[in-house]
Amino acid sequence: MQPVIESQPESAFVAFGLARLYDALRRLAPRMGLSLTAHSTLKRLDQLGPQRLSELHAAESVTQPAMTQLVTRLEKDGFAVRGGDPADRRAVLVSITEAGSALVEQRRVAYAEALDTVLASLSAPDRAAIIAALPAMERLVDAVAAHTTT
Amino acid sequence: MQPVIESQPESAFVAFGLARLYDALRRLAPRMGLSLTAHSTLKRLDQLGPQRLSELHAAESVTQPAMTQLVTRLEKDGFAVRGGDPADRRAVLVSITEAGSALVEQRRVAYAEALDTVLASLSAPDRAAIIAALPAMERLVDAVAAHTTT
DNA sequence: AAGATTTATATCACTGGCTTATACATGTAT
DNA sequence: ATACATGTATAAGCCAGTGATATAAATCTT
Repeated sequence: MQPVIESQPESAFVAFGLARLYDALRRLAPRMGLSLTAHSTLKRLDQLGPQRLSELHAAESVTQPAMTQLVTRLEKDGFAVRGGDPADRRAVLVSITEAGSALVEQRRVAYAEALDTVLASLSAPDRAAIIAALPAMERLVDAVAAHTTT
Repeated sequence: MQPVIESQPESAFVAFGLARLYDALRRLAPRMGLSLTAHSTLKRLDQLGPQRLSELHAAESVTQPAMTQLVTRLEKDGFAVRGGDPADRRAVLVSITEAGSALVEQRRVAYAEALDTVLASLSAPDRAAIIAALPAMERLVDAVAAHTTT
């Protein structure tokens, strides 16, 4: 029952729109039995290659024990493996497995298909507007990453 | 280690960009001690007024017991209240409280501020592109809602 | 109008995924 | 060599979800 925002006229409007977009995308995202963090971690491993457990925990904004446990679960499910770091014997290098990569790919396809259906129901100009904004949104994503890292 | 998408050239690209945007927005969203579902449910109650427990469970895509428990927690924390439906004495009408509305507003402001900081770091053309795409994204959100309801 | 069925919510037992606090092993510096 | 810092693991506990089931009210059937 709240009126629409008034403070920072322009960016608050953007925030409102993006918040709604976020909720919508959340509903659309295929779960496939894995948590948000699990998906995000697998995607990271898939894109960037083996990472230290401590890198992962910082990147995913969860505590270190949480990441230890997540990696244990991923390992149990066959989506990731622990390996030692020859350079530092304290460290653990986590790598994605074939099955893990396959899962990431599978989810991405499912997500793309779901979005495809939705996009198909939009008008051509709307699709064009969204596509035109993608590079800017890409930089928005980078800015968010930089902001949360800081 | 996956190559970039190849299948549906255009919409898959959009999907990829939106997926990244989604992850970024997820990191940026202020938690304030409530779960994603709790926030989403409160927002719904705030915007649409009192709802049945069963409406909420369907709308939020959680099981009915989960919504019963969530409402119990929200009630315990003073953010929502249960009320009977005079028309159907089996039903429970859940309403948001003053404190609940205040929390929703507070979070929205915090989210807007966080996004504001991030948006400020973008170039003016990038901001403009994102703003230009907002109406289209709004309709995308509606389309997602229609799609997931179906 | 009585009984059967459906609908709305609640309760129970369980699991997953997170937290903090702490332990332990390896690396680094003095 | 001793002390401190770093990387990971373990332990105990909480929150938030699940499926199975119970209970009460509404609806249908005859």
